[in-house]
Amino acid sequence: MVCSLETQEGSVAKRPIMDDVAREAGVSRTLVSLAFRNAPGVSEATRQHILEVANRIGYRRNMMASQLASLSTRTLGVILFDMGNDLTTDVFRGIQDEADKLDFGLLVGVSDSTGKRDKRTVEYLIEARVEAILLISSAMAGSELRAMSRTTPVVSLTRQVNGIDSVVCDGMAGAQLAVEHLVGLGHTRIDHLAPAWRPSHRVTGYESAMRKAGLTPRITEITYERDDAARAAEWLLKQAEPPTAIFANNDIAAQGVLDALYETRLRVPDDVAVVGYDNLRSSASKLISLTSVDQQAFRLGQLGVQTAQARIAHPAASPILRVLSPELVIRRSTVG
Amino acid sequence: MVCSLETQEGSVAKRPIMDDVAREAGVSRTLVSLAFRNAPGVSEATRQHILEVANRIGYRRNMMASQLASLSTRTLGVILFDMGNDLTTDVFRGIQDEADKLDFGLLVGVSDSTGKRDKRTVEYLIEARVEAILLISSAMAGSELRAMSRTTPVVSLTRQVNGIDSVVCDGMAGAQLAVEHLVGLGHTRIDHLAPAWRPSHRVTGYESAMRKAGLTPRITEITYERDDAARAAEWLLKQAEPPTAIFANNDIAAQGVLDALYETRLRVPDDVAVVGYDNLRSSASKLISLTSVDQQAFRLGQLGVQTAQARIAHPAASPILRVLSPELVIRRSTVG
DNA sequence: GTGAAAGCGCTAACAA
DNA sequence: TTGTTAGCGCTTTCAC
Repeated sequence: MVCSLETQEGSVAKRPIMDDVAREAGVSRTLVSLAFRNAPGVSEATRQHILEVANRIGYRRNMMASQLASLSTRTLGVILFDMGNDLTTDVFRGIQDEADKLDFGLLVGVSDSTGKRDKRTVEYLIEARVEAILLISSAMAGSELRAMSRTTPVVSLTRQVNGIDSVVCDGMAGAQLAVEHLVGLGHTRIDHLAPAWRPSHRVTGYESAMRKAGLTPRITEITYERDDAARAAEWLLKQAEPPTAIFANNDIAAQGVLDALYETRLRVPDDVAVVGYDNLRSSASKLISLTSVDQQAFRLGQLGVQTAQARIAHPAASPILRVLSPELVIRRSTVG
Repeated sequence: MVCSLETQEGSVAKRPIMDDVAREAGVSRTLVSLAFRNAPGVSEATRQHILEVANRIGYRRNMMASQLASLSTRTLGVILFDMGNDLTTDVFRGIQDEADKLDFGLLVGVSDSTGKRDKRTVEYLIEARVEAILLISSAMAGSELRAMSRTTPVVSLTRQVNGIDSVVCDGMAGAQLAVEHLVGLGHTRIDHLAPAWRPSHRVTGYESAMRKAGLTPRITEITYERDDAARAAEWLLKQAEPPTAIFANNDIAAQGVLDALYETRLRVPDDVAVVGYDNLRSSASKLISLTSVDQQAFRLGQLGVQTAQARIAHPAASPILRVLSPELVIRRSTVG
């Protein structure tokens, strides 16, 4: 016994530690440690006994201590930039699913789309020594991410970043699906609504599909605000040659367009057809019923974890890019 | 020097630790520690110098080590049971806001509504030694929560649990607001859709408001599925005395009701008025435009953190209950 | 402001 | 299986 005379018997009731379990169970502390890690070297009977005693006296392993001692956390950090978005949720579920399978813990950092919390959130995960950081739809600067990745592996999900492992869904193919669908329905004036700041695969896909169909691409810049898309749609519909179909860069925008069409008493899809992107759950509701491109979010999350694992195993390998194929979900906003 | 001859100069590039910063900056490790904690006892110039050196050599504090040594985490655990729900998001933002102010860290556990992850998530937070656990809209059994709270303080948000600190919005008042609004519009056959399993303040409020107006309460049990609410509404509308207004227990259900009304070609609000509860963002869209009861989610989150803090300071005090007042947001689903 | 010493609760390596 | 010995990287205390 080195230093155990000071055990407090009353008042504050300190949390039991491993030594307490060992003493109570009549075994060595080493054995308790092994038992809790499901490590070999403990007979099944002893393990059961230890766990039972531990449970009885209310022992809980101290994560900080064990991670510190083992010099490994086996934990992945996940940063949510738009918690509340279905896409984020689905991707996260995929991450959770795969992390369970591969026995990784998850540490969740919640940032927001303003970018104000980005730095703090990243710092937090690094201080917790996560082995890799997964970003769900981040808007962080590529340079910043590349800098980060020199210390801790970074995997970007849903958005491709040069020099950073990325798992994305093919935006070009998705946009092409959308356009081809509309072209197939006979539309010729198909406008695209897209945010400005990013060289976008979706925009490229839209343009190429339009050209391939012998049509003229017409792109209007919007922000990520639903109302902004609504205003843009209203404006478009007042032009000389108004669109007969609007393909919005994302479902929020598309729903904004539907709002505008509702206001202007135009019928969907007869007067104007609408296609979105992301296939949010709300887009499936009967009132909205928006045709949309699905990104396979769950699978994206799963692959993200696999990618992180690969990166952890081979820190110096060249950047990984995994691209999934999108799927068009057809609803009443295009087919009456 | 005790043991520093083994510093690896090549290959793997170990993460720098405090000693490295101290040596590089020409100060004691103690001082570095103080500097990083913004503790008194370091001149401003020295602090700057230390932080700068640390930054230069890429030092990051090890959270596990510091928490272990200091024997305190100053961290609150937050469990999300329905990430993706606006209500959850808003409550979380409130928690984040107040945690920042009070200088608490946040550790997020993500469970789901099935309850399968509940135990793991809680274990995780306890192993990380969070000082209290905040639950956002949990459906966990009260007995289980009371058991938990014997080890770690628990605060339940949006749902009142006996014997557990709870911060909620007055469900009875909310339901009364809804009913009074409908009564004021002249409705007399006002049906309520509510999930069965829980003695609910909303149901009580609905009943009492109905009785106060001299009307007969009519309650139909539903699940939390949107479609289930839709089916329930369809069924109700086929009855001998169909409702002229439906007050749903939550916005998802209310939106399901709107789906059903759309299908049956009934006009809203002329044929049937609809009121929901939670005021989700989607309910504000022009297409849906659902009148709904708002729970002050952000404020709820803030108060949750304050409550946790109070509980940590006084572990033995009797259970705290804080009740906020709801607000009715009137939209086109009741007022054409 | 400094430096030494002790220790947080655990894991790891090894001899018994 | 067991105990022992060493840390992990940090905070804390205290004499200087």
